[in-house]
Amino acid sequence: MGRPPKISPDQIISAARGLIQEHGTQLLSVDALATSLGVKAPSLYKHFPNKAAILRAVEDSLFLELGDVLSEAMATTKGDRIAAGCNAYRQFAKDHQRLYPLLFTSRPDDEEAIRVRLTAAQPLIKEFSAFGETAALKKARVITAFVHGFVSMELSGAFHLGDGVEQAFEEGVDQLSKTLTSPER
Amino acid sequence: MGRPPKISPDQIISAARGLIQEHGTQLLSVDALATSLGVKAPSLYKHFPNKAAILRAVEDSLFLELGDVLSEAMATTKGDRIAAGCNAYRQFAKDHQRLYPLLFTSRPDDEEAIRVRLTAAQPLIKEFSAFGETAALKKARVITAFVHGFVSMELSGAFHLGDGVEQAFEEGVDQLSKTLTSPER
DNA sequence: GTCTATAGCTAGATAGAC
DNA sequence: GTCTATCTAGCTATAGAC
Repeated sequence: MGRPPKISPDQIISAARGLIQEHGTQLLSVDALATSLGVKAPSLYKHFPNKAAILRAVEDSLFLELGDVLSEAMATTKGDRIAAGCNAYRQFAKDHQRLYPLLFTSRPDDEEAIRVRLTAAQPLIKEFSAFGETAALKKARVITAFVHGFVSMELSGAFHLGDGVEQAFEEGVDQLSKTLTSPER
Repeated sequence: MGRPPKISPDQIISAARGLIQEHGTQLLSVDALATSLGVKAPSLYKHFPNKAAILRAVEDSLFLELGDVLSEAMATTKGDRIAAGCNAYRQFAKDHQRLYPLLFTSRPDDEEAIRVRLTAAQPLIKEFSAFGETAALKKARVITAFVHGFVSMELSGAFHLGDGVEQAFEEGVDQLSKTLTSPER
């Protein structure tokens, strides 16, 4: 009869997220992760087959949370829902500076990975659904590309001059939101 | 009297670029780099203090090349210079799939790093100079964010559904180029 | 400036007892 | 399911001869 489990997969994912957010993905070792959970490294291999699987689970949990954050923000705003979604996305990225890049490093390699990503994007695609499925996807891609690109540059320090960063974000969101929601030419 | 040098810093950078583009940054080891140049690992330390310095030099060389590509494309086009720059940027990223992410991973940490980045962005900023320095910078940030975000998502496989990716890029570039070049409200 | 040799470290993962 | 112990593998970087 085995011992009662001291840790669960969810606890492992949560602890991994904490360590990555604190020290960066590069510095996450299986040993450090186990120690932070009060357990030895080999124990983790009873819950995940290897380190890659843990990182993958972290990735999925991030996409799920992002989807929730977006749909919540867009559902509750009294103003422009697109802008609300963009602002929430940016805030999510800033709240998860070191975790955020994980969302765009590994290529989705199975059906489940694609499903998770699509679910996260759903609130935005739905916003454009009046234009038809193809156009909605296209519009969602355009606005997502801008917002992701902006926060990606922001987080990596590409906007080194500082001044005017807020205005640039607002202008981009404003103009894209405006042109994307107006009827097709 | 020492032996004649078999390798130069430029050769090291070039070889490093080749290996990264082939196998990815993670798999670039000092030993593999040296071997590909026909020397032993310790020799590289006569040209660069450590591995980080080599990667930094690779990064700088990429920014320089990107700046050249942009200014060349924008200078020679007969159509929309903004669109030409965006297309050239995207092509550059596709031609350097594994190298491109390097441009947005490390934070610029000294004056030279910032200078290199600003130089690469100059062709685009210049395009908006008629609006004044502040507005030009803002507009350049908006269009760069979109293009970077788009290719970043493209390279990471975020557009898994495939169809309509070209149209999404064209639409984004088209609409941003149009609104950014029209007079401020 | 290149070489041989090696230090010194860190990492992911497994075997087998309990 | 957790533990101790260990394996294997890889890496950056340095010392010192030529």
